[in-house]
Amino acid sequence: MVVTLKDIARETGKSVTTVSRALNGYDDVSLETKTLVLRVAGELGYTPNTLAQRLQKKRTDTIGLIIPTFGPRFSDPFFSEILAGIGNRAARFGYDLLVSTHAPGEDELIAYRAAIHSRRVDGFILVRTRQRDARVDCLQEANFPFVAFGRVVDDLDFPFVDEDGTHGMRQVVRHLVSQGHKRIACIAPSPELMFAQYRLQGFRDGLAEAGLLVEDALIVAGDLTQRGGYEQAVKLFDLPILPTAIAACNDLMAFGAMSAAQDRGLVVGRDLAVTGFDDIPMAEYAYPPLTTVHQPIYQIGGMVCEMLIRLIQKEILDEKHVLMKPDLVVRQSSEFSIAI
Amino acid sequence: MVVTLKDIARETGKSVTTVSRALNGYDDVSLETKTLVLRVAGELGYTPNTLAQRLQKKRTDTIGLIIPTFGPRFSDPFFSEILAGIGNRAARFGYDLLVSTHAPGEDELIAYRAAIHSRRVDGFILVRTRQRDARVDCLQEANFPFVAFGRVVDDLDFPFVDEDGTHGMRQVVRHLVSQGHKRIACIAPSPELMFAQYRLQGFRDGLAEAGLLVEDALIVAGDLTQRGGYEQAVKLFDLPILPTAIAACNDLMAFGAMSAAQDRGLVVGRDLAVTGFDDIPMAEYAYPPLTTVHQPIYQIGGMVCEMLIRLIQKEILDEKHVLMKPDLVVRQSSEFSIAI
DNA sequence: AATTACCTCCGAAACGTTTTGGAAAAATAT
DNA sequence: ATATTTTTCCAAAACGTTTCGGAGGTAATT
Repeated sequence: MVVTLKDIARETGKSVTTVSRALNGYDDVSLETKTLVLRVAGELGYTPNTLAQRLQKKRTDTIGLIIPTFGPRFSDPFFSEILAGIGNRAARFGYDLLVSTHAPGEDELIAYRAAIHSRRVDGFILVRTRQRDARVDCLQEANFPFVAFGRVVDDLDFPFVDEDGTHGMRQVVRHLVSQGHKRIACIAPSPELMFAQYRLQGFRDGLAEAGLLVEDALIVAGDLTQRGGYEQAVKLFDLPILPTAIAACNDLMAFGAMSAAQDRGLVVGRDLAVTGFDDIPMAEYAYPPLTTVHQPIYQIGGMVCEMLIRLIQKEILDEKHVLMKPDLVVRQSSEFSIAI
Repeated sequence: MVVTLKDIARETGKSVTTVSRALNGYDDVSLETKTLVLRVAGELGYTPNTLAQRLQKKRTDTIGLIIPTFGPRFSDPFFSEILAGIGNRAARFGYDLLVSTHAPGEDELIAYRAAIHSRRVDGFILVRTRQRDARVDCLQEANFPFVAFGRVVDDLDFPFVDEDGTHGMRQVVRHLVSQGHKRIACIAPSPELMFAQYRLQGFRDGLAEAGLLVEDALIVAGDLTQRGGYEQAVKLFDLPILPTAIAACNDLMAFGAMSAAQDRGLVVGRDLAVTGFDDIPMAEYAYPPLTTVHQPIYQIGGMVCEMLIRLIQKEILDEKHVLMKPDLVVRQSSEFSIAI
């Protein structure tokens, strides 16, 4: 019932070789047989068996993506968006996308190693790089193609795309300072995550630029979720002197912080400014709408994917390292001025 | 450099057959050779070539998921969560998960057909079923294993898991009625989507139960996004007599509706009640926190996945149709009583 | 002593492709 | 007429695994 090359060969009276070559457009097949083969293939409804092709070609035409999740209830819009970006681009190039989720750790590395070793994918896309990223070591060691979204702290030479989080966060602080804020807090994720470092650096830079002192008590670490943002904001509110602005390092934590403020009776956008980072779709519809930094995650996903495919196909990348400048988006959560 | 069975055979002086059978634990291999083979395999760092295995076994050990997306900026938390649920369960059973995204339509069907025909996956998981779902027809026609999250309008017999949206929405309406609301609007998604129908039915049932008249002008159709919710809410606000409550059929639209209300100067939870459906993580942290209906999407993903795997392995499903009863979660967005 | 059963093992075929290295026939050049 | 090139084709090998059917030897049964 499944049509193979052999069936077409039998039907046309040609050899399997010729049929294969005809279908693949080789020029050592006469026009006559080529059309014959094509016609019969069409009639019989032939579709090549991908597995057989892949086995023979020693390629899988598949790229792997292991999403690092913490809890099971993962729902960071960041991932859905980058997934769509990667997936659509991969499809355009005829590649499949193999997705799994894994909490960071030893198991995660095992998953990478297994996929590499059993030749299940041709390359990997790494997202959300970490400080000393074992995944990078693992892949480099195996000399396995990969492209990362994010940099690492060691100066390893691998292809990546990243957003300039430092720049983005500096914009945020500049904006807050221009509104008259002097006591600005920051909810940063674990410094283990690279992007946290860059964004935090931008925060410090921004303060320095404005001649403001960086106060350690005003920098707290959240876990990227709304809950984390909430908890950290509560901590900030317990300080003897409250900050007038909270710059969260991602939107979800910003929402948590707003929620905490509101529970405390503070009006965000009047008593307290809150900013985020990512500009997820929800940011625009939060109450009040959230000032944040826009990242073209979908596009970055596409770029990363295309770079990886080029790498797999041994093409030369015109740019091995791409740094995107994200844009500040000012909304009501920070739009008020403090009397100076 | 890649170790194959042949290498182990050479090294141990056994045949490829014996090596294979030893590794697969057949009992026609002496303990002695079995340990020898295992040891050598370990030393050489052998990992079977998945492609070759799959070709020979005529199974791909892969399940497919094509996420229906509308815009590129898709970031419905529903999908990330079900993805995690499916992915983790699949991994537990040793299955790979092949993911792609596709806008509903002809191209989407082509993608399904291609995947089936080229034997790339062993089965599909269908999410967000539609009224007359061409995907179901396509898969049934090809006699291809699949499990759906959601039902369809025709009484086709295929395995599915679904939440009882009617029940959920009835709870919502009951709750609103108990708060004294008499003029309740509904923002429903396109009736094309099955879950919209069930939820809308629950809305109608709830009103009927309370002896309230269903007013057509109070039922509007949104597109599941915040923007859609916003726009539809604006429409409702333009009615001569405003509703006192808006029951949106998903959380994102509820957020949009809250945002619209706030832009209009209405205080949600005092001037207007708003409810959602899904209980995405954001719901708890919205301002005000959103009354909604909790769905165990992660678990449903796992269930659907496991059902599919059983189906692929020709096991018998103990339950071919599963209907989950979702729970109402009351939060501040609806917690006020209207003077009766 | 002959028969049967069991334990180990293996060669060959199969899965469905692509690639290699010619070979035969036809066309062109000398 | 012969040598050379071009065109068109194909058998066989390869990719790495599993499975089928049987072979040889030893142990148990009659």
